[in-house]
Amino acid sequence: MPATAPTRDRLLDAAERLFVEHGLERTSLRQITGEAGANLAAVNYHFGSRLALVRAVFERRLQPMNAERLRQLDAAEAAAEEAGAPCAELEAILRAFLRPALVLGRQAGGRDVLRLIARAHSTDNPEVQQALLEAFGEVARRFTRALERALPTLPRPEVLWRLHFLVGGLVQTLLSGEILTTFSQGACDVHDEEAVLERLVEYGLAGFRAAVESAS
Amino acid sequence: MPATAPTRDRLLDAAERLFVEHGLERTSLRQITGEAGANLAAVNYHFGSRLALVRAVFERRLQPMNAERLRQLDAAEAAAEEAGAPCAELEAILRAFLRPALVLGRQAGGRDVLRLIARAHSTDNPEVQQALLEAFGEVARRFTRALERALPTLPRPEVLWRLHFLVGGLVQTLLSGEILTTFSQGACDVHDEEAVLERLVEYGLAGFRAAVESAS
DNA sequence: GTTTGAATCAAACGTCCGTTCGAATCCCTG
DNA sequence: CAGGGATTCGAACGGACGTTTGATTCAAAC
Repeated sequence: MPATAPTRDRLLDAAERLFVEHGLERTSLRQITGEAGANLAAVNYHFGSRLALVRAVFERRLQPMNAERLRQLDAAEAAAEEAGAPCAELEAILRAFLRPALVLGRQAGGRDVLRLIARAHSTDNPEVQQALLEAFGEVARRFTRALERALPTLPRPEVLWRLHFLVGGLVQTLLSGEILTTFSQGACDVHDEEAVLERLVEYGLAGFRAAVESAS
Repeated sequence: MPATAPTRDRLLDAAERLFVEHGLERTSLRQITGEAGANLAAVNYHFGSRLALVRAVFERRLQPMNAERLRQLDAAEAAAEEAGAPCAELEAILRAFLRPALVLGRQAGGRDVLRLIARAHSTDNPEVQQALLEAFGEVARRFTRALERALPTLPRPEVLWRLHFLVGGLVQTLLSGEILTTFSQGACDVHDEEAVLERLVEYGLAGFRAAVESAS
């Protein structure tokens, strides 16, 4: 099947697989085109440059993930309105944010795609950073607003700080989860997405509900 | 002064500065030796290879940071024993873990060194990963044990999960803090280490104290 | 003053990289 | 079947990289 798929798609698949396996910077166009069974020049023909291919690889995965996040947030807000609540529940918001990121791996080719996305979060490549900011801007705005409504007594900067920490826990899991599994001798299984989700929700819920101590 | 310092040290300083500014993989030996005012061959003479230089750059910063973490943990446990408590306080443990990482930047050359360390946390370079595991193994073990004692009712895997999430918040701050500052239009200042520390402690304390819901 | 070992140096080596180009091929349309 | 735009192809380009080498400098030891 992949042998008959359009060259453009085969390039995206091959690039994604190799990026996950070897890292963004240590994957060459020669490896990618080799794996895809395409000519070396194909990348520049179909995408224009190596960077454009990288962006296309991310777009293909980020767009559905963030769309699903917004869809679940919409659903949570609609359910709250129907129940007569003034805004969505905190827990529902956290789940709408976390779950699409954690379960993306199942429907996509391999679950390791998540690691690629997480890695991009912490890239030091300014071009990739810019692309991510564009991809995540709306999600950040929508969820910040929902959290502010759900926690009306929490000042806005505190909401942002805690969302920031939540993302940290998520990214850390997607990124260094193997280390945790190793270190715990298997007691913490990062591949059980449901278990990870419950723990992140639990931890994040408590963190968001914490009272503000300092006034600095 | 730097002009008269030993070549080996000038190489370490230059490499660190450039790694922070341009990233590990996009910094060449020619840039490093150029900045250090040394010959291109100097790196291979003094360190043996580029990778060995990278490891030396990290070692120089990680060793004092982790030593300070253990020292503060020792102090917290000694204080608890003196006060007749069975173990160190949860908050003291969290502070011993977080503070050395956050304030390292002040005493070191530039605070951006922290970003380099955090970046290494999420590297996809297997060689750098291995070096980090060695550097952080003892810290992880010591703090896990202290946390287990402070939270005797929390199962060990849950302790590990929450420490993992805590590290995530820390790394995320060191790494993508600028994005948070930008997004919050200055309301969240990631360069105020004391404020960051208080917020991380607050968030982490609540997370660690959360009750276990699921039994999976 | 000569020897010796460490340190520095210029130069080159071989390799891999992303990109470009013109020719060859394919496939659809007329 | 002929034509033509889209696609693929082999080949080469120029450049950057880490490493190696052999000569050179230099300061301390004898």
